[in-house]
Amino acid sequence: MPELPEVETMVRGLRPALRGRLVHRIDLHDPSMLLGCPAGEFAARGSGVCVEEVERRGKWVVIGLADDRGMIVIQPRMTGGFWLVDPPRPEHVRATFRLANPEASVWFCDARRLGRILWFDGPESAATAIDRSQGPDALKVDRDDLAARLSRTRRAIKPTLMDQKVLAGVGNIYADEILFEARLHPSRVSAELSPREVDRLHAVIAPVLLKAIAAEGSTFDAGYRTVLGLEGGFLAVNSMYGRAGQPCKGCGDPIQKTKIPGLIGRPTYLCPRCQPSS
DNA sequence: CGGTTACCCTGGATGC
DNA sequence: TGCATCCAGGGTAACC
Repeated sequence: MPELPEVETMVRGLRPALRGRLVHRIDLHDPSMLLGCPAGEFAARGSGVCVEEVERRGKWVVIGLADDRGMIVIQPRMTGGFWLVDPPRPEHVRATFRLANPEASVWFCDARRLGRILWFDGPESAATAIDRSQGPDALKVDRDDLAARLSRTRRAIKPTLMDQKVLAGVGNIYADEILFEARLHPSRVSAELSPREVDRLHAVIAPVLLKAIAAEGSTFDAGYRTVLGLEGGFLAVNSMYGRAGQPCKGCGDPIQKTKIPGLIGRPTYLCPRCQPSS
């Protein structure tokens, strides 16, 4: 579920709760979600460690441990999330970080169990693995870097924006919002965008994501919540996702829900008038 | 190599 | 009500 704004909101909530704290123990309730460490060693490696930092890389949460004890990378993927308050569905808790002095718990929950918990021995091995699959962060990418990356592929622009190797952080909801703000059709060939269109695209990426962060992300149905269990407010103020049939904010024509080639299964919301395909 | 698809999972909504 | 079907915001391996 979570894209960059949701993970950034998670990290901002987790950081004050975890940074500098002693982890007495990590209980792993679903060993199949753990990679990079034998499940049998996880308890020992995760005991008596101090959390040095909590960061975000794209849609991933990176927890750095002090004294060279390693790095934990958590990929929430579709339905993963952290709770600082009692999770409403205890059966979905997959890992529990038990803190000491004072005692507290941080829960990682994931209904669909698609999330992953990766263990790395040190910052270097973690950085190598992360860099291999994560491009520049969508909040920080500079215009010419983005242009160069788009010029290298003839895929449609929407799947390109959602390719974490190209740009880290954008998923299905924010890709639609970004492409509408840039007035670009999601099926446009990435390498065929004009310099001015790349300017337009680059100019809207960070503002869209920052607006979503300010709203604490996007919540619908039983999905994402903040670490305090609150709903994100972005879908109350967004322009596209979930608004099929509603008037486009640009021209008033009805927003279309459709599928575009290159994105299996996922819906795309667009305004055919404001986002012409050529 | 670039691009596309299948698959991993489960809960909730929808439809008959 | 019960059951089947479809849908979902991600990531990666396998395939062509």
